[in-house]
Amino acid sequence: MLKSPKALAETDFPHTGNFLSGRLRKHLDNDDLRYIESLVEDTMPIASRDILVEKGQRIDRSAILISGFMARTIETAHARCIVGIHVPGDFVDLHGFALKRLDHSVVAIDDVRVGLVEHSRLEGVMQERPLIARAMWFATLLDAAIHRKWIQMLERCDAPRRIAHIYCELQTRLELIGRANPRVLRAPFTQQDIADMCGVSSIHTNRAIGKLREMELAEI
Amino acid sequence: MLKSPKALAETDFPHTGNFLSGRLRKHLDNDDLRYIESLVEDTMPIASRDILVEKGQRIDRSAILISGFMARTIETAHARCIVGIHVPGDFVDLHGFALKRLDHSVVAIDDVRVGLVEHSRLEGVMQERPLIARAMWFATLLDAAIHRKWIQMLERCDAPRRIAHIYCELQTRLELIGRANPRVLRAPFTQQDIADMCGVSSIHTNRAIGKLREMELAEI
DNA sequence: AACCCTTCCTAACATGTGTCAATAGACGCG
DNA sequence: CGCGTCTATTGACACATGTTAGGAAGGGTT
Repeated sequence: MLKSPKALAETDFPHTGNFLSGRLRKHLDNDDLRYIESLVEDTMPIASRDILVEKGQRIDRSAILISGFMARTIETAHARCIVGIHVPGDFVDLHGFALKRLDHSVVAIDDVRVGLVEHSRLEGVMQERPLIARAMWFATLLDAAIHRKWIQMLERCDAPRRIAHIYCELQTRLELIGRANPRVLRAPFTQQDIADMCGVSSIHTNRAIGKLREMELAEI
Repeated sequence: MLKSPKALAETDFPHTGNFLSGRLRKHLDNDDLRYIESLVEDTMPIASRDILVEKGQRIDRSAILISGFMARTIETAHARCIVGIHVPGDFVDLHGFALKRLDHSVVAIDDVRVGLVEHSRLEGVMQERPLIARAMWFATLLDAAIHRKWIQMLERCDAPRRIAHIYCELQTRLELIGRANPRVLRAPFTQQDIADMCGVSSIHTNRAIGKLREMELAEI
């Protein structure tokens, strides 16, 4: 549990030696990236399906996803909505730093590992490193843009296209962090997971996947 | 066109004398709000249906909505998606300050007036007034949370419920800025507009509105 | 082995929604 | 005034999707 971020970096991101490989990197230099790494005091494994933070909860630290996939979910009486996906390198609940209370939960899709950063340390960053503060703002703006793409997809696409959108998004985001396989995309989603992202029933998701297979656009 | 923000404030927000009445207010004191007001060098009327900023455009200033409604839209070959609504007090394209390029357009729903702020001045704010910088970040996080609510609505609701969601959101946001009428909500949307927000055809929107009328939940 | 449990898959029917066609009212414009 | 345009409205039909039910394959446990 107290494995150093440094050691972890080498096991999880051997090609970079830098587990903060996500979207922040493009806008920061190496010094800044090392500085962010140094904020992570602790890492934590989370088992598949477990909840990292629950909707409504007050939090005083945020998490960076190191390996595996997580999802933003909003539970309702009868159903679970997935309103976004996280890939390694994402600050999964950075908005909780500013808002203090989360409007959704963050759950592990498969077995994942996260790095934890105290909000008190982020406060320091905001004051001492305006560039990093800016990059964190930038990262949340990207989240919003991804959300808007989802809204567009949900407003205009039928089920097969929605699934295609999600897999394309995932592939693109994995490419961005140098973890994409150009031939296949390994994603540990169940059909129920995909259904909850697409806003359709799991039965219909199955039909839609069948259609993608028929058209030879995908083998799942 | 060069009407002073001050004069404008009195005509548009007589109850506050402060046209920056939006979501920023709760987190800033009066000094800070006056400071933001002072950033607005110019205001501009925009006719109904006109585009303020187009998707993909590079911009060097952002706009605060002073009166009227605007929408975030993403145009596709055959259709227009509305991915969000703006009410007075909103910074309608603040994300353009950080991202430089917009992922969507911003159009006027009815005749509106906006105040313009140069990005170069915002840069100054970021450095000199960390509290205001923080509030601007906060505002974009709220946008993201509203987007997530839309995703949830699109994933789980049928057409009548989607319409209800949008009207409830609008009422809540108008209450937040002290512009809500507790008995009626005056919104200048055409049924086509509502259709584009809900992701259904305008014909079906009409059916859905009929259903809301039948259930005596709404008179539109 | 037998027994769970989860996931994937299929069929049948009901409901939601899109599309096409047509009409009626409101409005601006000549 | 008549005209065209935009918007709201309705009906008929086709397609997309939800719901219910059930079966098949795999993995874990006793």
